[in-house]
Amino acid sequence: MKKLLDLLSEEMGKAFEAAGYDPALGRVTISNRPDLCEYQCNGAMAGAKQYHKAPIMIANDVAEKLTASAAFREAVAAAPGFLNLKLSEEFLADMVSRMAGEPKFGLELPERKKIIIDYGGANVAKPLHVGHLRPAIIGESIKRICRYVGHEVIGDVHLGDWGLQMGLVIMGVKERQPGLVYFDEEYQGEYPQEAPFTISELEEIYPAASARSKEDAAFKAAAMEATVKLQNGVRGYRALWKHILNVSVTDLKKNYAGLNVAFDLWKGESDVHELIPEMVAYMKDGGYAYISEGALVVDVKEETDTKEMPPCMILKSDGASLYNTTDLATIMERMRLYHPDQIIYITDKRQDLYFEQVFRCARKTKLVEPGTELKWIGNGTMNGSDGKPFKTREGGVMRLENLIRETREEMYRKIREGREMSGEEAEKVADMVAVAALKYGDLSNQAAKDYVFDIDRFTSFEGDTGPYILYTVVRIKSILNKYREQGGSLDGLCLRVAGSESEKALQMQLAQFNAMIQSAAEETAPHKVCAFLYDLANAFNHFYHETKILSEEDETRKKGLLALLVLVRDMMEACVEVLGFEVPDKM
RNA sequence: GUUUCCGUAGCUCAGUUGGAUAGAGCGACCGCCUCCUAAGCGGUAGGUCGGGUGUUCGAGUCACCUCGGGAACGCCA
Repeated sequence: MKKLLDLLSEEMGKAFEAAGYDPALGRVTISNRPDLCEYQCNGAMAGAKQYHKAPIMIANDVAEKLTASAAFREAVAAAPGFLNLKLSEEFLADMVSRMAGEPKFGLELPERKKIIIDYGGANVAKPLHVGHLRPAIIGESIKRICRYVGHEVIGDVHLGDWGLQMGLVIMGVKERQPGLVYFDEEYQGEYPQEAPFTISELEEIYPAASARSKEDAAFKAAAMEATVKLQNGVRGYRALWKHILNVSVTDLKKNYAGLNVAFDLWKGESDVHELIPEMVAYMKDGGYAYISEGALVVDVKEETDTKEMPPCMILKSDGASLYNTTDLATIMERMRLYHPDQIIYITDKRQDLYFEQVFRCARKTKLVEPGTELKWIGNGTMNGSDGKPFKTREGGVMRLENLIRETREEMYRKIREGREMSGEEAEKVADMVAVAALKYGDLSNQAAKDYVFDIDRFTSFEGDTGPYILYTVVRIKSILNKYREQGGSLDGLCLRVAGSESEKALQMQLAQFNAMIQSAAEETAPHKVCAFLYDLANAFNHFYHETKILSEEDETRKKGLLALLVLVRDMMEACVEVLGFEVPDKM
C-alpha cells in the first residue's frame, strides 16, 4: 500500500492542480511546528517565482480546494505561504488499521536485488577486538534491513586467512612443537584429525610470532618461506593451516553468535588463491596492468580527480599478492558464482582511498559489469571518553569478548538491583538486554561517524537506549498477557479512530513506518530505524501514561486499544529484529 | 604538503535533502504511583549551529574563505 506522505502529497497535488498550479508543488512533509499543525506543505513558496504571485495567495487558493479532501481535517494557509495541515482521524485510523492487516505493515517492496554484503573483518588466529564490533553489527543490521524490504542478501565474513600472518602462525607452532608430523617433509600418511593447539594457544602463538618477526630477521624469513610453501600447497602446511582455520572459525562463530551476527558464507582470501594467476593474466593481456617501480599496477586516475590517486597495485614487486589482489579476485569470483546486483563492503572508514582504487580498477578492467553496483560503507571508530579509539584501562586493545562480558555484568547488576528476579533468569535477561544496549548504542549513531562508548550511558534504562526500547515492548507484552490471563483473546481485534491526542500521535508515528524502513534500506542507514523506534517508544509511553486500557469499560474501545497495542508491539519487534537484537518476555 | 571527513546546549547525539520560534537524551532543578511494569510520565533552566563572506524571498543545511580536530596519501590490512 502507498505510504502516508505519498497519499497526502497526492491529495495536495490535486488541490494545487484544481487551483491552477503545478501538482508537483504539493509535496507534504511532517510538520516542524507541531504546535501549529501535524503536516505541512511548502509548495506555495516554491511556486511563487514560477507564477509571479505572492506565496500566501497561492496557499489560500489551494487551501480553498482542500475542503473537499477526506484526508485532512483542517488546512489553513499561514504567512508567508505555509499550508498547515491536520489529518482526519478517520483517514488515519483507516490507514493504520489496513497496515495492521497486511504483511510487513503493507510495505511496498522495491525491485528485488541480489546483494552480497562483505562485513565483519575477522582474521584467522587473531581474536576479535573492539574494532570488529562496528563492522559486524552495522553489517548485520544492513543485511537484515535489506532482507526485510525483500532483497536477496548473502552475508560473507571474508576471512583474512591467507598471507604472511599464516606463515607466522605456522612458524610459531613449529617453534613450540617442532616434532609434529606437519613439519616432516617425508611424511606420506594421513594427518591427525585433532588440532595440535586450542584457540587460546593459537591466540598466544600469533602475537608472539608477530612480535618476534619484527626483531628476528631469520624468523621472519622462515615465516615468509612458510607462507610461500603454504600457498604452493605443501601438504603438511596445508593440513596445519586447515587446523588453524577450523579452530579459529569455531571460535569466531561462537563470538559472533553472542552478538546475533551470522554469516551465510565463511569464505576467505584463500578461496580465490587459484583465481589469481588467471586474473593477473587477464589484466596484463587486456593492457590494463603494467610494471611500475617493480610492482604490477593498474592506473585508476581520472581526469576529474582533484586528489592524488595512486595506481591500484595488483602484485608486489616480489610477485606476491596483497590485499588488493585477493579483493579483486574475490570480485571476479562473486561475479561468476552469484552475479549480484550490488556488493556492499563494510570496513573502517580509513580504507576510503583503498576501496576507491579497487572499485575503479574493477570497473576499468571490467571485472564487474556495469549493472553491478559496488558500494563501500566506511564506519567510524568507537572511542573512549577521551575521544580517542577505545582502549583498556591498561592502554591495550580490548578484546570484543571482554567488552561484551563487562556489558553483561553491568546489566546483570542493574537487573538484580531493580527487579526481583532469580539469578538464573536475571542472567538470561541480562544477556539479551546487554546485546541490545551495545548494538543500539552503536547503531543509533550514523555509521560513518565516530562515537563515544560509555557503558553507563548505553546500559541505562533511561533516554535513547536499547534497554529503554526493550522495556517499552516488555510493558506492552505484559498488558497483553494480562488481558489473555483474564480470558481475553487477541484475535479479531479492530483498530478504532483515535480518542485522544496522544493516541492520534501514536497512530501517526506508526503510519511512518513504511517510509522509514524504505529509506533505511536505500541509504543503508540503521540509525534511522533507531530514531524511529525511539520516537515510537516515546509516543507509546506518553499514550500509555494517560490511557486506561484493561480497565476501559467500553468494550469496543477497549478492543480497539488492544489492537493498537498489538500493532505497536509487532512494529517495534520488527524494528528490533532488523537491528539484530531480541526482546525478552519480562524485565 | 595534498586530499578528505568532522565541528550544533556542560556531556552524548538528532536535524526528514533550503522553510516558521534549531530538537532529543544525560546531568541539574521541580512535580506525578489507592490505577495495566515509576527501569515510566510531565515541566523548568541551558544555543551568536567554530568564525566570516556570498547565493536565496528564506541557510545548521548550498558555495568560497578561515580557525580547530581526526584520517588517508605505492609494495600493511
